[in-house]
Parts: sequence; structure tokens; C-alpha cells
Amino acid sequence: MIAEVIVDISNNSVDKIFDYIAPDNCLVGCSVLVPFGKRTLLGFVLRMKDSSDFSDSLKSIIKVISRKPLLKSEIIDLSFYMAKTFYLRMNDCLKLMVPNNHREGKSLAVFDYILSLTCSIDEAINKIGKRAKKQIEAVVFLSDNGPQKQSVLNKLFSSQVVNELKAKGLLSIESERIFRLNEVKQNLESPKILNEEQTRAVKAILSNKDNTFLLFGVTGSGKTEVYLNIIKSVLDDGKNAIMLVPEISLTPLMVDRFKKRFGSVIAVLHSGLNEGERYDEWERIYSNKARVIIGARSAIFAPVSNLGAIIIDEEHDSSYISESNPRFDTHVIADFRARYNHCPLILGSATPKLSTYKLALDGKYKLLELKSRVNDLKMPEIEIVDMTEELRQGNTSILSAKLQDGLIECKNSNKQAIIFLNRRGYASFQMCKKCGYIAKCEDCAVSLVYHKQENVLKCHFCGKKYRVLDLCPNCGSDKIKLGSIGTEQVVDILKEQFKIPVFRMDNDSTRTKDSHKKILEEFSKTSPSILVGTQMIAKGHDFPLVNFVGILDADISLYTSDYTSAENTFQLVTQVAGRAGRKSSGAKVVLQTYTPNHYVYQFAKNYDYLGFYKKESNLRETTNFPPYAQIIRILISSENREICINSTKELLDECKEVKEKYKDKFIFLQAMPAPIKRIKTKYRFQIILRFFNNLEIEGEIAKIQDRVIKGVSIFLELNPTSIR
DNA sequence: AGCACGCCGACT
DNA sequence: GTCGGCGTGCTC
Repeated sequence: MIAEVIVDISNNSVDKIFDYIAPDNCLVGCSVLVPFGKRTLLGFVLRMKDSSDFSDSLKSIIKVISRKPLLKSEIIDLSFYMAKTFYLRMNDCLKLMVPNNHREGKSLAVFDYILSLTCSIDEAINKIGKRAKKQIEAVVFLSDNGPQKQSVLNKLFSSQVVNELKAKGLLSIESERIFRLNEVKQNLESPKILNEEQTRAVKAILSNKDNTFLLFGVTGSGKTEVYLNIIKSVLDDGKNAIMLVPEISLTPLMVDRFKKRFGSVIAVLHSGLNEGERYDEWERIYSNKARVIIGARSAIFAPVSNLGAIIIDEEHDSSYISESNPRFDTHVIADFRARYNHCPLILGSATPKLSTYKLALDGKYKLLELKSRVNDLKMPEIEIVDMTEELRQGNTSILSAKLQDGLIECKNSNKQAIIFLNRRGYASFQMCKKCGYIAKCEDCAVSLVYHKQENVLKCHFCGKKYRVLDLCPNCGSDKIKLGSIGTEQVVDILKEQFKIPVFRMDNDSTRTKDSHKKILEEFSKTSPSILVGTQMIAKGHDFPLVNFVGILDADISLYTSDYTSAENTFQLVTQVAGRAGRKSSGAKVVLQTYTPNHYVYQFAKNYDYLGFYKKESNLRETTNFPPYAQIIRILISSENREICINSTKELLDECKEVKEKYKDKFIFLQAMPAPIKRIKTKYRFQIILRFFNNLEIEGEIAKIQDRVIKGVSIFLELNPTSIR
């Protein structure tokens, strides 16, 4: 037989099928070792056939690494589809599907041993003799409680005792595979009773399976309970489910809740797992031992067969769009799998993406609404504070009077507060007051962020660290000024002013494994206290004691250069506000801004999603932006600035040709330096195209990406949401 | 991506 | 004369 193989090289010129003579044990989906030129490489078998069109002599597969096919046929089909729709290399897609250890045939399996008595208890005691009291205890324990894991016996007695019993031939040994992370919770929780809206949603989904549903419900309306019910029914049908959450390491409570309900059929999949954990979880899913997969974005590639439902919780979250390496949109992948398995795809959010809501209004998705909160609590009141006014009143602090009042109230009533600021570090830059010099990264065109605790200047793009400025390297002045305040400085200010515990959660404070969990646990058992954080704290946490939320500088996300900035800000404000008053009434939110009358804040204040949608959708339609038009961004980067500029010009010319062909369809075509002109020593230029939705144009432009220019990398993005 | 082949410059 | 620069082309 001939095997069609994709070889493990991420380069356009070799990202195609190569034929090899296959041995009998070679199956579609297996990982194999093949000769390639002078090298030996890993590869995946994607198809088998009887003969090859390749006219030269074929080489043979050296070795079939995996006995079982690691890629199921659905996953192979998905990979082809993914590569095509997102203009990706097949090899890069395949890499997402299988953990490296499995692919390379390395086993990370761990075993325990099950020990049981080989003879009757009396016989055993006889053989041991009276003096070995511990051994007799162990034997009695085994007789009373049945076979035991060696690890348990070792702990209860000692490994020496167990070994002596083994030596006397009193124990029979059977090995048993242990799966990391798979602690079984004993008392499974029973389902909660659903309210009318929830019941209606569940019924709608279960009676109309081959569809996409938008579960549109305010925070606290009980979306999770709907998910749990759907999954229960899926399991009862003998099928399996995938549930995606934005960043699972941030929501250990969600996993706990699922484990309590469903026990050991839960598997988790996310980037926070170590290799062993990932190995085990993947295998439990592959072998159908785990039937409900909870995970972040990449869990959509889990090797589950027989899917009965796919759920994307907080569907608006930006983490569902991969912005590097294989760039893809999780929704599209989820949609493919749902249609493949004829199962429902459920998108849940309180603030759906504009494009999602539009599809619901257009009837492409079924809209299900949860209008009331489960405990009938009102959403917290949002108060907008004009920071220019604050300055006029003589308040130069970053904390407005209202915000300070809120924190004092919080402290006095022994409650908790959350302060949100989407800027990490101590200050956004260091600048010389005299000559205006600003410390910048050598490799990137960005200013360096001052981190006080580590006492360094950090580049947030390449991670490079620099010494803090004492004197200006340009003019020698010692008058150094700091830029905009970051989370680290906010913590200092709050501690100083309010004298209560302050926790910080951002990229810097959560470097190590499980650090998210630790910070959240500490915070939840300390009151009064304040949690300061970035984006990270906006997502799905449930803190019953929080009844005050402060948003410092809400404008940061409003004035970024991409077309979704208003949408993002609306979502962010609504989500952060939703952290307050989840279990008690009278919660408050203070939002600080320099543009209090901006429509985003006015709609957010009233929790008026529909109003916001209408306004924003209208704006996009009249100004020709997605979802009413398409944007393609071509990013060109190179170490050499000249080469980069020339390549950009060349590619622009090609785009112009396409534009000529589809004149009336084009809205915009221009080349320019990227907003961040250099990252990691590479210069960056971009071409932005905007045109009325048209797949042919998309296809023709996509071909440009295949051009190979030495020393230049070309990236293509469809409707990019964060341009930098 | 690597690795070989191949054709022009300054060196033991 | 030879070592080595990296441009070009190929990998089933």
C-alpha cells in the first residue's frame, strides 16, 4: 500500500502530501517515521491508496510509531478544512491535534499496583509469625477491606512491611494505570431545579439538535445550569460533549462544579497542564473514558468521537481567536465539528459578539434568552465619573472621590472590592523630564514598562529586561518622570491609603502553575480586601463578598486602532461590572473616564445590550466595516528594513491588480508601517484591504501569502480584531 | 526547514 | 591552486 504523508516541517514549500510505501501495520491517522532527503522526519499518514502518481522511485516508511491511529477521520477532515479556510499549513494544523509525546510514541503512563492476599487470613498470619505486628496489621487490613493500591498500603503501613509481605509470597500483584488529575469525587451533586426560561432553553436545544444556538443571558442568569442539563442529556444518550471556557486556569470553580455533577467522566484540557497531565487527559478522551471535555480554545481539537453537544461559554471572549502561529477562529472549528456530528452548538454570553448577534437576528442562529437573574438580584448600579471634572475640582489622585468613598464603605462593611485596570507593571514608561528621552527596547519599537518589585524595565513584546534609569543616558539629568499608572502602582496606592489587604492578579503575578488559584483562594477568604487586576479578573469569577467594583481608565481599550474597540469596551465594562453583587444587593460600580458621554458608556451604564447593538451595528454598516464588509491584513516582517519595504511594495502592487479586477467591491487598500514598527528585531509593515464580502477576492489575496521572499515572513489575517 | 550542489573571491 | 562565501533547487 501507498501512504500519503504530511511531513513535520512548517514551511510552505514542503507543506504538501508525499507518497511512501507503507508496511501492513500502517493505518490512516498513524504517526510515522519517514526518510526525507538526507533526513529522517516525523509524519502523519492522512490517506492510503494502491498506487502513486509519483514517477520516481518511492521510499518506504521507516517505522510506524503509533499502533493506533492518533488522528481519527473526523480530525483529519477537520485539519484539511481548517488549513483551507484559514490559509494555514497542514502541518501546523495537525500539530494542534495530538500532543507531542503521543506523536513521538513516548509513554508517560504511570502505574500503581493492586495488592491482594494470596491465601486465607489465618494462613497468612501463620506464615508471618507473631513478632511482625505491622505485617499482621496489614494482612488484617487487606482481609477486611479487600485488594488495595500499593501506594495506599505504603502510606498506611510502610514500604518495608509491604515488601516483606511480597517476599513471603503472601501478596498477588496486579498493575493498574493511574490517570493524573482524575480524583474521583464521592458524593455527586444532584441537578438543580430550572426556572421557566432555563427549561425552555434546554427544551429548545434538545428538540432541534442540528443547529447553532445563542444563549443570550445576563450575568447570573444561570447559563451554567443550562449547560449542565444539556450535558446530562447528552451523556444519557450515550454521547459526549465539549465545553469551552475562555481561560480555564482562571475558572477552577467551573471545573469543580462539573466534576461534582458528573464525576470522573470529566477531562480538562488547557495550556496550564504539565506534559504528564496532558498525556493522561488526552488518552482518557481518546479512549472514551472521559466523556465531557472542559477546556480552553485548543480543547476544540479533543479526540472525542460521537459528539452530542459543543458549548462555547462567554462566546464573545477574545481568547477564542488565536492570534499567532496557526491563526484561527474557534467558532468556525466548533461549527465544523457540530455539523459533522449533527449536534447542537451552543454559544453563551451576556454580551455576544456583534457578528454573533447579527447571525441570530438574521435567523442563522436560534436565539434563546435568559432575561432574569436566578436570585432575582438587580445588576449593580454603574456610576460614570468624569475624570476631567475631578481634576478641575483639584483631585490629582487616580482615584476619584466616588471611588474612594466606595472603597471606604467597603472597608467599613467588611466586604470586598475589585479594582480593574488594563495596564500591568508600575508605570508605562520612564522619561527624562529635561530632554524628553524615553527608555525604549533595543529590539522592538516600544517604550519599556517600569516594574518596581522586580526593579527592572521590561519590554512587554519580547520580554527583554533592562536596568532602571537613575540618570538620563542622554543628558545626565536625574529628574526622571513616570508614565501612566499600572496595576503594581495601584496596589501600592491602595495599601497606603486604605490599610487593608490588597491582592494583585495580572500576567506578572501569575507566572507559576496554579498561581491563579492561589491568589483567588487567598482573596476569597480575606475580608475586607481588594483585588486589583487586568482583563484577567473580568472573566467569570464568582466572589460572593464583592460589592464594589472600580474601573480605572476605562478608555484604554476604547481608543485602540481597531474597529472592534467600542464593542470590546462595552463587553469589558459589562463583564467587570458583573463581578459585583452576585450574592447580595446594593452593589456598586464606579467607572472612571475622560469621555463620559461616549455612547459605549451610556449603553453600558444601563446594561442596554440591544441599544448598543443597534447603534454599533448601524455604524459598522454605514462605515463599511465587518460584519458588513471584510478586512484582510497582510503583515510583512523582516530583519532588514529595506527588504521589508520593497517586499511590501511588491505585494501592494499585486493587491492593486486584484483591486483593478474587482474595482467596485473595494473600499480601501493601503500599505503602511504596522502600529508597532519593530518587534524582536524584525521590522513590520502591513497592507490593509477592505472590501464588500467576497470570497473570490479573499481567495486571490490569500494566494499572495504563498509568495516566498527570502528573509521575509508574510502573514495573512481575516477581520483582525487587535492590530499592532 | 535543511541539505547539497555550484560558481566566484582571498588565503595557507 | 584550495577553502569557503551563500544563491538556487529539491525533498515521495
